[in-house]
Amino acid sequence: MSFEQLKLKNQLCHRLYMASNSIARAYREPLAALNLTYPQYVVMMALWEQDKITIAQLIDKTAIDGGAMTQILKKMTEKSLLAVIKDEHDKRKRLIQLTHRGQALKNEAADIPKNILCKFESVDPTQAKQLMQLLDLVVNDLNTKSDDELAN
Amino acid sequence: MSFEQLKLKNQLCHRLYMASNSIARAYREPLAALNLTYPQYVVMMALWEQDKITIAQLIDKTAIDGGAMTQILKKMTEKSLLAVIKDEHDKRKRLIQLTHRGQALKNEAADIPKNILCKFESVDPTQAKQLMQLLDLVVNDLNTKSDDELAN
DNA sequence: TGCAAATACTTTGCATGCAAATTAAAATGT
DNA sequence: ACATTTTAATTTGCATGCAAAGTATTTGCA
Repeated sequence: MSFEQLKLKNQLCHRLYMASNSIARAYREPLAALNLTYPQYVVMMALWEQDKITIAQLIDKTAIDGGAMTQILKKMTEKSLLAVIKDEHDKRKRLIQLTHRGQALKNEAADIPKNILCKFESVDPTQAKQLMQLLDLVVNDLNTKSDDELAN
Repeated sequence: MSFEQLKLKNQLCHRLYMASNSIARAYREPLAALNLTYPQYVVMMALWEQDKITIAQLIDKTAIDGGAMTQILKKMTEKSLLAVIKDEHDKRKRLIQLTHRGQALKNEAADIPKNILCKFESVDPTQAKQLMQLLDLVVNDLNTKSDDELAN
């Protein structure tokens, strides 16, 4: 009973676990300089792309958990990076809008991606692109409900 | 100022974040049947491969944080999956040993990898292997201290 | 021999990720 | 119109990930 399928070296999931933690850890220092955590940085990137969107849209773009998002937005509000505005047309919704400070932070963050990328000595741009495509396949397969699930 | 480098679709890190969360979520149901969380499952896999190792070795194999490991081992001890034994030769160290119950759980876990893999409709075995190799490169690059860091 | 430095863990405080329950408001069906 | 259902967020409880501080031992060295 070798149970090859249970060995750690064969687990795609464990690779993802380690890689995700490693890269998030790599962002820690540069983001600390901006007083941001990684999920908060993701929220900022989403808003720099498109401002004044609903929380649901923000969750959709960032894939951050809804429960966590409430807390994250609360902290970012306290840091005056953004404001939570009630939608007058649909009182269930809240719009998120960057403050001037939040907008300005974009310039300070501009060099972060470059500083992370330079840590990849063994991964060339082609491989990085390939990696992103493969990860997209994984995410799509895992998030696409199967037919029988949709039937419920 | 398009700031292409700050767009979410160009972030390898965000892909990893989503992929890692997605796959961990996929494990949740099957692991709940064994009353295990994903990190606890990783610990079990490590111990099924090699039993009676120190906590430091376990941390090395699993890449789980030391602080978290203490808590995880405590919960797994309460579930009678393993025992923490003091090393008589070096009283700083603790050896982790599976109980009969912990060993037996291996049989119940044997089908989990297969059940996860079948969710990947778009990723063939070749791509999966390629993905794991690329992830290994990422982890190695990020965890390998640069020369000037080692100089300190 | 004896003490500073290195090890191996544990503890603490903070920030999520996630499921489940809850609240408020809008959309639907009859 | 009115009750039911659905949608949008928030809240709650549990399990980490991580940095930093603390504790107990063992090593190294003068």
